[in-house]
Amino acid sequence: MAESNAAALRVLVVEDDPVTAEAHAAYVERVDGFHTAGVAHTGHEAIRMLRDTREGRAESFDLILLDVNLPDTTGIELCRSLRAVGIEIDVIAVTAVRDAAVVRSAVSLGIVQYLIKPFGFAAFAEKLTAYRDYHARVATAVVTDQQEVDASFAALRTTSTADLPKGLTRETLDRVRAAVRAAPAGATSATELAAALDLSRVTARRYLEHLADTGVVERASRYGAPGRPEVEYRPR
Amino acid sequence: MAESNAAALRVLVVEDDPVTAEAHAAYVERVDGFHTAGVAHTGHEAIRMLRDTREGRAESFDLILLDVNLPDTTGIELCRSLRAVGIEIDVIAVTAVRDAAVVRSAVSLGIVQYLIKPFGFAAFAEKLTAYRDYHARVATAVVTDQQEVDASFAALRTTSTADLPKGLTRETLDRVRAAVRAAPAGATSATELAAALDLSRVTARRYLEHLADTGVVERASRYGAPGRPEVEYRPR
DNA sequence: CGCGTTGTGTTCATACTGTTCGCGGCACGC
DNA sequence: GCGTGCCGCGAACAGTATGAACACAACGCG
Repeated sequence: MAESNAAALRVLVVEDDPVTAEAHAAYVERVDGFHTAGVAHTGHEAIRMLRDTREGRAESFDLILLDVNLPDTTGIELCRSLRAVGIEIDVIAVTAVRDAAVVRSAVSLGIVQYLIKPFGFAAFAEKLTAYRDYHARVATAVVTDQQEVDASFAALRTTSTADLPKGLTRETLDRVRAAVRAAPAGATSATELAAALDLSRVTARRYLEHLADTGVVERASRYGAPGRPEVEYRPR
Repeated sequence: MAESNAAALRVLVVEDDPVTAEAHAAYVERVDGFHTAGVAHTGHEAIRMLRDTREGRAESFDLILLDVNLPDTTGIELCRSLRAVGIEIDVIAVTAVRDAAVVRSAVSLGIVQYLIKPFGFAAFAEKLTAYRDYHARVATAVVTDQQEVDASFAALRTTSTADLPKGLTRETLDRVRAAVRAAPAGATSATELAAALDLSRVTARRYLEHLADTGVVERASRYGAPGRPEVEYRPR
């Protein structure tokens, strides 16, 4: 794909852990239309690379894949510094932090996507392709009307295309996940979940089993009562 | 509406033309959950008000309705100044400029919506309510997972209901919307809607699906009977 | 050690979903 | 007036998410 590489978007990976950085860089290469153009392991290094870029001393970047937790600063702080000096490069935030306040800050600093670690390649590719669509739109359009702007914004909206195994729906899966997380005792059996969600036990079991397979919940047994022991599912 | 005003989002209108500023302020008041908390006519004035706010000398704001063309600066420049000093207030850009580069800049500076002048109240209200949905989500959620984040972003990035994809008619869409809103149980399935409007199920589904994509209605599943569950659409 | 009891794991009928493709009507060009 | 192309709509067809029914497995108890 020489031609798609020629127009490929250049990505700067910013991530302190070398192994993770390498993994992210490899992920980037796997997504069509993207190319890892640099890796930085600290905030300072990232800033320096971007400054060099600006002054024509180095290749430039289209997008930063930015870890929020860095040894010398935070991604949020780094992003603020960039904006302050007028660098308008787009940013995808990558973080293990599950804090709504960080999300708010990130949005206000103009990050285009927000990825929560750990993530698989599917989730990663989804965010990048969404960004590519957005980029293509604003790059080509010279004059814009409200519809064009709306369409560009909509391109950044990801529709959670994470493919489910046959027989499962996203709708139901969401409900099941929510119910498991909100379980009073911290653990739920298939029978209990069925009652709570007004589903059949068979269906409840199907989804719980899927969540167990994908590592979202843990399986355990609950003894004590007469009869066969119950299998309980507990989030982790 | 005392109670809704108490929780209403406080908006700062920044617009040089006094007549337009007044019009925007009035628009804000008309949208449920919003309140015009201040008006500034220049960039300096806006900055001063926000600084006063920060130092506790004045009421604070949740959102700026920011005109891009100001007598003493541009909205983009103003926004950059805010970010530089760490003010994370959300911004809706309002402009007559139809330039993709400005849109890009605006996005990178974290503007949450982008409105092109001239606009009617419907377009205006759509953007504000979308922001309100986003705000409600990130304000309440303490812990977030990827899906929660995606949903929040999706709220900000709704496509306009005005533009129709190929295969849909304005007239039919209006009929469908009206029917969904007037649903007796509050929720309608594609089959029910088809019967009510004397359309085929296929067509009913096409329109409902469009409304779901644009965030006008919500999708849910209706279980209970044996057989595949029904998908029901519910206005929100 | 058999037996009741309780929940598990599976199979299969079922009704709704999602998609494909052809029809019919409308507007435009010749 | 008459093709001709386009486009929104619906009949028909697989596909599939669910629950009823059923056979079995694990435990307590006599």
